[in-house]
Amino acid sequence: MKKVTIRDVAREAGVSVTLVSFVMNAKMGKDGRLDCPVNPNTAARVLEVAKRLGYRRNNAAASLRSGRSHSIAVIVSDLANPLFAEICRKIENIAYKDGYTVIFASSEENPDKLAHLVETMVGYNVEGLIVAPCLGGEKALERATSIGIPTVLIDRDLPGTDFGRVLVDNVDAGVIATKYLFHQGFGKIEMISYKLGVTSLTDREYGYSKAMEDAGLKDEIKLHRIEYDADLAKKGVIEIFRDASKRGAEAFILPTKKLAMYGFNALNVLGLNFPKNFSFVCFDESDTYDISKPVIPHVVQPISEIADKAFALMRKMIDGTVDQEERNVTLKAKLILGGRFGVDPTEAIF
Amino acid sequence: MKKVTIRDVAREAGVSVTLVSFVMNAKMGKDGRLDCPVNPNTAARVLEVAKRLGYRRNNAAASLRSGRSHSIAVIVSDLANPLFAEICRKIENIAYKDGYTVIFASSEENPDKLAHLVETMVGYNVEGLIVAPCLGGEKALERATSIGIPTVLIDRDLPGTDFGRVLVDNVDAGVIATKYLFHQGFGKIEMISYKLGVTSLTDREYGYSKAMEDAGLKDEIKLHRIEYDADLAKKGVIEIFRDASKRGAEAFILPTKKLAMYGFNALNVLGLNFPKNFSFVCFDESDTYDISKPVIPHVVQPISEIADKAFALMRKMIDGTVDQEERNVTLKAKLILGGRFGVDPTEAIF
DNA sequence: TTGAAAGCGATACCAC
DNA sequence: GTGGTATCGCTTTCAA
Repeated sequence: MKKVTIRDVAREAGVSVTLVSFVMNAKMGKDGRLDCPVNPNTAARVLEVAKRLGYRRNNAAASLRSGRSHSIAVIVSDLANPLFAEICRKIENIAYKDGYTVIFASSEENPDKLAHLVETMVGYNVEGLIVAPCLGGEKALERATSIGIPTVLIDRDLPGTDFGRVLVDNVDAGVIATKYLFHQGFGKIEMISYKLGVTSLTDREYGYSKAMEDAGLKDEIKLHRIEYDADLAKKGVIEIFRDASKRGAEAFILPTKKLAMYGFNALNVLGLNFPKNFSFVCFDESDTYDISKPVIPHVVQPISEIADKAFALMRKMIDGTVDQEERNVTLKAKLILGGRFGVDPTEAIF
Repeated sequence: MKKVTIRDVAREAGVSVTLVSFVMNAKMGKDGRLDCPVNPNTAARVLEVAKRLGYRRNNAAASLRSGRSHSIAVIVSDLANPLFAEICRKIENIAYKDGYTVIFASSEENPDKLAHLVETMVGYNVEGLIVAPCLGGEKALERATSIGIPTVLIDRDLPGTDFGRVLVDNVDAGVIATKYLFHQGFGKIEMISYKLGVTSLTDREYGYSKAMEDAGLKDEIKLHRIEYDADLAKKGVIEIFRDASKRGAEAFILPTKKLAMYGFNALNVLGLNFPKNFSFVCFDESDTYDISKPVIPHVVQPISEIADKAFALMRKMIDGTVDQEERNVTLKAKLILGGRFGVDPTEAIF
């Protein structure tokens, strides 16, 4: 309950507060000795006293004086989205090892909430920001930049901005999904997407359209854009599937996990069956993909790599040691054919 | 880039820093006026200047001086576990509205990491802790308590400790699952659990055993405990299922989502089928449960309520306005029979 | 209503 | 190697 300060330690150890500060901040050198300009014996005594008294650094004070907080913020649209949850966990892990504390938050696809969150994070003196931005988030984030807080975009791009980015080539992801269906012999391929307008989706849409066009199937392109709201989306997919057989649709690309679930639901509701009535290529990861028979082909993002590169880039930006070209990282998505369970996953056939 | 301090605002507005501090900390009264001992005109002027200059409070300084941080920490075993991700998101949301910042972290079922995390959080002056503890986490958490940081346990209990708790009645959950299978006419019911030893699981195990015993099926109790490691667990379930038909097993209780997935995988690998070969009652939520035909009965926890009550309890503990009896909240799990998709969920039949 | 001044606990700078 | 001391930006008495 009592607070032990650096002064208490100094008094008890018979040294100055300066020395205590030095010792408490010294990193372990590789020789097992502290690398700081302090007599090893003195250092040992300070360490011993600090431990005995139960000294703990007051980060608020350190942060106030030094201007550094050793914390970063990660803002995604929804912490409970498994994709983001996974990324967050990875980032937290990496950051932790690097001595950084991470503050997470969800913007809920709301630019106003994003702006508010950025203000909060700025108030917390975070040293960097990793953000999966919602539509219209430019302004909120530029505020952070203007204050000198480096920002790295993940998952979605904000075109025309100068943030760091670690993105997945979603155009390519759309192409891969479409081409796989070509390989399966399908031509009447449709895609169901949201009206959301985030680049992760619009790029997948573009990849689909492009692949169709390149295959001479421009007239077969059918891109449905439904509402993001869960209930409306669910109904929307049912509507789309209802008449799909009539118009000869053979396969659907469902570019998010949720859309895939709405797809399976629609099958159930309409008494249809995968793969008898329609074939699918889905996105992200889901137990359902793996457990289905046959296993559902799906395009996944390199989650670990996203987390790694995003944190590394942000660190470099904080340290100011980043080249312009390093600021734009693009990773490739992969088509997964085998399930995670039972059989070993087979990677993309391209 | 420049930092605007309370002093700059004071100078520019021609008032003292005290007044600026008052104004910046004033809450809006219900009459739309700021409730602070400041002349409304002065306040308005200060507000205007603060906005014009782009003033932002330095939390480190405020926290150092006031001793309050307006932040809390949530530590779960795995941020990417959907159950925890959902809880975290809810807590973050509630806390945010209440002016609290949340720091999340994963203990990875490791008491040493938990201890380290607690130290970190203490260093950040968090005002409270919400923790889903791993086995052996008592000591780490008692450290927080000894420093005066209120701690609330969720999901798992640490028996014999004096923390606040918001738990689910997992014994009851185990009973419900078992009884439902009785209703279906099954008696040869087995359960597959982990060797982990966390109370959420051991309580479910006890509920199962108790229900079996009460039904006069004591001799039919078959409780398998497998390794937590994913590969070993996967193989373990396959082994258990392999000979299950021979020994007449009719149904399995799979008390976590992951165990359920291993179950479905084992069915696939062995060429078995739900519900032809075995019936299941699973736990938590999964798209797979809803999309399966028939829909898989599963026991869910009241996630929103857990988040609500945990935060509320922690707040009360921070404020010191909590009765002893309020410190132990127990919520009920529910059996879900209908799927989330298509059909409306039917609640427990008990 | 308003303001002066005393810290909160660390770090950074400069002397020794 | 070591120590004195001036801050960092804010909240908080206490007086006026």
